Amino acid sequence: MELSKNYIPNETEARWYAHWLEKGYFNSKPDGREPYTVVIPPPNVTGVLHMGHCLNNTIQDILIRRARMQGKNACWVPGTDHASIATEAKVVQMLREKGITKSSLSRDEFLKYAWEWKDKYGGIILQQLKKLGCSLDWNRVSFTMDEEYYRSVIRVFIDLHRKGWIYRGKRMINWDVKAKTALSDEEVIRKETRQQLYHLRYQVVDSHATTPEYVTIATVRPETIMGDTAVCVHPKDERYKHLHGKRVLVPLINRSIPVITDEYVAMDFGTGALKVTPAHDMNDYQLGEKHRLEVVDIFHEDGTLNESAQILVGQDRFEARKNIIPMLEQGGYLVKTEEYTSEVGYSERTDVVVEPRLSLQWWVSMQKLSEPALNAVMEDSIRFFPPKFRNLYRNWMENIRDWCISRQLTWGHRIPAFYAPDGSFVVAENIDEAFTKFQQQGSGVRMDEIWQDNDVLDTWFSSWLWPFEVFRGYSHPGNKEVAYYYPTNTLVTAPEIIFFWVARMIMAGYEYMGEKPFRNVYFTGIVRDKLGRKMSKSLGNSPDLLGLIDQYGADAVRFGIMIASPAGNDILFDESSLEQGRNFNNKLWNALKLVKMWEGRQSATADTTPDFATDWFANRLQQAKAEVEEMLEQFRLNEALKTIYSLVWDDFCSWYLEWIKPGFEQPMDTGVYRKTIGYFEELMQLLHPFMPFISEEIYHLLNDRNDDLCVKLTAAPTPPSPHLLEAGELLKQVISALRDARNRNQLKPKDTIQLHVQTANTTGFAAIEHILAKQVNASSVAFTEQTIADSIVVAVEKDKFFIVSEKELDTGNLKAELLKDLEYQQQFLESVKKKLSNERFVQNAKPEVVDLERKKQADAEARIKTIQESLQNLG
RNA sequence: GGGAGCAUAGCUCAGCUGGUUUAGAGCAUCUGCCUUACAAGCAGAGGGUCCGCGGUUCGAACCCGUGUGCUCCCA
Repeated sequence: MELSKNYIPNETEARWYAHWLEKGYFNSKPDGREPYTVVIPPPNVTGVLHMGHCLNNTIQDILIRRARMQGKNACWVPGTDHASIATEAKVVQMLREKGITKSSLSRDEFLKYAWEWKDKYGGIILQQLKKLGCSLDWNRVSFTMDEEYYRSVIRVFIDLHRKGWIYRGKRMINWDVKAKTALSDEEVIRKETRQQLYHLRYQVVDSHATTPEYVTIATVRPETIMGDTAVCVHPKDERYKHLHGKRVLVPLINRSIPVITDEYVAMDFGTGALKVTPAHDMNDYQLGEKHRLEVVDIFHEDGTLNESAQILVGQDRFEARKNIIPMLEQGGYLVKTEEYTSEVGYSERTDVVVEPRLSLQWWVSMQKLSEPALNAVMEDSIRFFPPKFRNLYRNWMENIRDWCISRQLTWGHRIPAFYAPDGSFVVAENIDEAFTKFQQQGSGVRMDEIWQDNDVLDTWFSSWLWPFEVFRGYSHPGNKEVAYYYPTNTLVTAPEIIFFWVARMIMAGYEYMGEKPFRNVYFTGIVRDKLGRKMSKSLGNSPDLLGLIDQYGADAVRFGIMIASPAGNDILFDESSLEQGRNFNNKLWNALKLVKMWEGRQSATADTTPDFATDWFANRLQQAKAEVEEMLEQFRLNEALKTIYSLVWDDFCSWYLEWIKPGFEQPMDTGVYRKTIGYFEELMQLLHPFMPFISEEIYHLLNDRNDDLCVKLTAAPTPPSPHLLEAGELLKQVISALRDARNRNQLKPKDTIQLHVQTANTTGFAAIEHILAKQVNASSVAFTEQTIADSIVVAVEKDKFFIVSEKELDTGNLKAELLKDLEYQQQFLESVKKKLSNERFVQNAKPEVVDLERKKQADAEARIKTIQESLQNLG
């Protein structure tokens, strides 16, 4: 069979993924084996695959594939969340394109469109994960608005309300006065806006003063002064110290408000005095809470002024701003006006200026829920990787705030609260139950008067149930599946949602399952572009992932993203790492070609004398396997991949294959050949979780077989022989040193040399003589007990090598090199001697450490001697 | 304002329990090679004030304090 010049991934990848699916390798059912469970962090149903998903899902796939190859029952559950904000925005946009406004639709009509949209476009991302090679159990796709899941979310709400942990309370929200809806922070677009900063003076209330005194504040929103309930100054501001405890009058309406002090005020901004309008500014609201200020709301929901404003009632906020200025001017309150540019929030949907507004919202009290969740992480019952996130988690959990769970949207789980015309409400699963509850309370409300809350729940209020509800753990408590798969093993996610999601899943897990949702949490980094900017749609710096997979192959993409990705550190993504992945594919492919070339050139019988190269590689492989194993246990995935990469590229390709390569047109020893195939297989097995496609392909090309690498069980590594490993390292070192010497002396690769070896270990060198000769292009290798004249001398540890060549040697250059080395060695010896002459070191340090230093000394002394001899030899 | 983290080669980062570290890898750079698997390659090389200062220790890139710079999260 002819193998192509380079590896061509596309066809191979599609073929193997289809094969794995057909064999049902990814499907899991509870059985007698140990489970290994991962639930996917449900991607947003509107999402398309981006670099973050790529990293996150590659990691999960590595863990799952490894577990599968370890003989565990690996189960990776796919799914999506309904993403109320993002999806609703998409649906509204789609309707707009059809000329339909959301407000013209009933709730049910809108939801019908939303479901249509979801069925058509939702979950594209799941298909894309197949391209990446993700071994998800496709029989288990879940969605946070599946019928049963939906009901569970509602029941959890009811349960928490019954426990008294859900309540209604006021909160400042972003209000769109045109759409008459609340906006999430993500839907608010901040724009630099030119404004006027008005300096207004408020008269100080002081019955004793002969002339009126004023305090001047600066504001860009003069139309809100009627909502002012305090003026705030910095406690240390000397200019205003005399005003502490006094009151001032709001211009035009003459309401008396207190002067308060708070360090929040920036003394150097404006006049250093701040008007406080708790109903209409986020910061002022907090200040108001802190100082228990009155809240005066002066706006209707459409942004016009209401009766509380007393003046300009019925005017729009911007109209009022225009109109209040002459009034202030006339009254002598306007001190000056200056140009001012600052960021103002605009609605993403309607482009009107967002109005901060107080609104009644639903909240979850976090006190009781957070306690076991904090302990679980602090006591390492749930382990974080990297552990540095424990601090962050603790800090947040210890200062936890209540969770606002209502969203002024339609797409999502509708809040199960039912209201009577008198404003009273009950929480119930449906209207019939609600009616019954009203009756039980003795309310005379009629069924047709009851209405359900129009808002939906925060998407996280459904996804916090994810780790158990994908197994119906809440809807069917104690069922066989949840009993088997829960708690799950590892959650892989981004640190940015540690509070939104991770913490809350832990809370829900303990509250509803009485058990943690997962044992380990692996935090990935944030994928940034080369310049360190977060990848985002608006910046357009997120590469087209499917395009990259087409171009480089999924294995190369997986490699590229993993090799650059230490746990919990952000990664700066650069396409050059994909090139590295693609090159690695090619390296593997070419090694395969070389090995396949030998297939037909095998010797009739196998040579039974021990072969150094095969013995060494067998041991090197076991050593690396153990290292990889340990790194994976510690979630150091990128280091594990680096280890495999260098094992394949350096040890296998650059050293081993070169060592066993027969001479031109020579036969290949059949025993060596078979061992080599075996090693190659093991390498592919080790690599498989990281690069599943090419490893499976090569596994099948190495030999005809009926099994698949994907589900082949990995044997545990056996302890390697330290002696052989050392001998291998020595050989590499000698070859490199001799090649370096050749290079430095301008010997061309084709120029042959005669090599003389001076060593105490002649038997050791006899075993590797043929390798050595081949690797340094020596026509002969001889042992010697004397120094060889007119040669290049190379010392490696205690052995000396003399290179004799036909070419004229540049002795001046050689001498300079030797002198440089001599100086270095002498300095090194000095530092070691100094250490050893320090009595306290010899007394306090561990004996091994002291021995080590003694060995360093001996080696350095031997080397110095060799160098001095070499110098003499050069004359 | 509160919290967390980071600072090591030109770039991106490893360096785990302080002692095989006079500090490693990949990329980039330089030199020599189209050597029959691979130029998307091979063989080599150069490159460092481990952010500054102080301390602990026989010994510090690593621990402690402090300063500087940067990043993120919460408000």
